[in-house]
Amino acid sequence: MSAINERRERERVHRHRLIVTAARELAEAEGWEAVTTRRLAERVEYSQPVLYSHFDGKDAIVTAVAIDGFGELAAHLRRARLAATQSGQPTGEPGQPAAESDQPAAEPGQAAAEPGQALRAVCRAYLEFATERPALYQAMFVLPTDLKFASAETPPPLRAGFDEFVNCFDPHNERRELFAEVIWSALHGMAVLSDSGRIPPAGQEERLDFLITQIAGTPSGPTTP
Amino acid sequence: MSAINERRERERVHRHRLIVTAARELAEAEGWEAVTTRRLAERVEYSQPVLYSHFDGKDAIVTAVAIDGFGELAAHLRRARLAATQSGQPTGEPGQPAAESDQPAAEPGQAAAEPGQALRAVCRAYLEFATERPALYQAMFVLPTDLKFASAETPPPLRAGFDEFVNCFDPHNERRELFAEVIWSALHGMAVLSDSGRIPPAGQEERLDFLITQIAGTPSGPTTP
DNA sequence: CAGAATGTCTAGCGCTGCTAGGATGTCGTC
DNA sequence: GACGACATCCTAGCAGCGCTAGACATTCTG
Repeated sequence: MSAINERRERERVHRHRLIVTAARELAEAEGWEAVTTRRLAERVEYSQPVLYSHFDGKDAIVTAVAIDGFGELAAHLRRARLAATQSGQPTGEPGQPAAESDQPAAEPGQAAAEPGQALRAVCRAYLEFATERPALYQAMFVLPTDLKFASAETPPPLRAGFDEFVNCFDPHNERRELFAEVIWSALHGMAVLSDSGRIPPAGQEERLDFLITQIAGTPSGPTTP
Repeated sequence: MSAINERRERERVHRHRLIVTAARELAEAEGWEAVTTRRLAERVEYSQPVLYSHFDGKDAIVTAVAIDGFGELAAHLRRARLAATQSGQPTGEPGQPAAESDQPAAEPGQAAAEPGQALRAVCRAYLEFATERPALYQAMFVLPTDLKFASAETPPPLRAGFDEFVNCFDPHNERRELFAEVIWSALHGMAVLSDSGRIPPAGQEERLDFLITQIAGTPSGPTTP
């Protein structure tokens, strides 16, 4: 009643992970339309119905991949923001992240070394995330989902990711949630239009630069109350 | 060899339109996942294979719907921009459009009555279009397509719609194409995230206002060279 | 060791996009 | 007016999809 069942439970959890990562890999390699229950089952070396003993259906598998993604995105953005606020370096990839904290949205909005610098770093990190893992990004933000976004049942990692944008603005700024929504929308638009070839992927850096300049540089920029 | 064949050709064209509008109506009523070749065939009162004598496949039907949409969007944006540049009224719907010209991108960038007013009108019209015809909008900008966007084979109505954004900026502004891309991306992000419930649809107006203020109000706004 | 319970698989349902092949009707020509 | 040629359209069916019922095997319980 105990040791054996524990082993079984462990194996079950392991297989659960196996399914999720297999789905993700398959999607990343060949796109979500190639992710069928049959191919997925073959890949994890079980029969089809096993999938349904772990998930309510294919959509639930996609959702599980998406939730993984939310956690990774939040961590990615957080690293970028902290690196930008601590050192003064304006650009790109932090070498080793200083903190990898689990509690999502701590130390809100400590003033950036230079106005808009944190925002720029977070935005860049967001686009980087979207372009480097297009299928994962699609699962999170494009494919139809029944995940609640701006509500009480919002998964914490999702809220945490959003808060990374919010925290780029002055905590006294009452409209910073609104700002974050607009920034996020713009980044999402750029990411998805570029991914589907609707705007030239080449200009992404320039577009980002313009966006940040406009948002950060003026009347109600990140550090203005 | 003539009159009868002409009639046949007319009927064929008519049926072509019938299929496209049926697909669009069905999608608008029940979403694109409800648009199957069988249901579509039933709706136009022909058998399934007839669809394939008009289109290369289901994707081609969606594309046809999208192309219709591009034309309508361009006209919609154009009306909004002209109404805003001629009268000085800042808000909403023009009563009767003055011109419905076919040549897409005429009279570029005549100065707005007030800086950013044309831009605001066009942006508002864009979001209006997207929210009132969500399925059509999806066909145009969300569903996978093999339409060429920023290239030589870009369908003229599509280019025309984009130019409505470009023309909101000063013609001497070398970066106005870039600005238009960013504006468009932001609007697209807002439209699609709101439609899929990922940001609250209620705040759309406020977000738009913030976006316009930031883009139009500063360093490289619409009327600045 | 018998019986219950659990886990997994085979087989199949109704649906999808798409197509081959035969039936039907219309055409130009004798 | 009859006839072969042609175009048009439909019935029937294929392979693949998400998903599930029921048989089978294995393992645990008394």
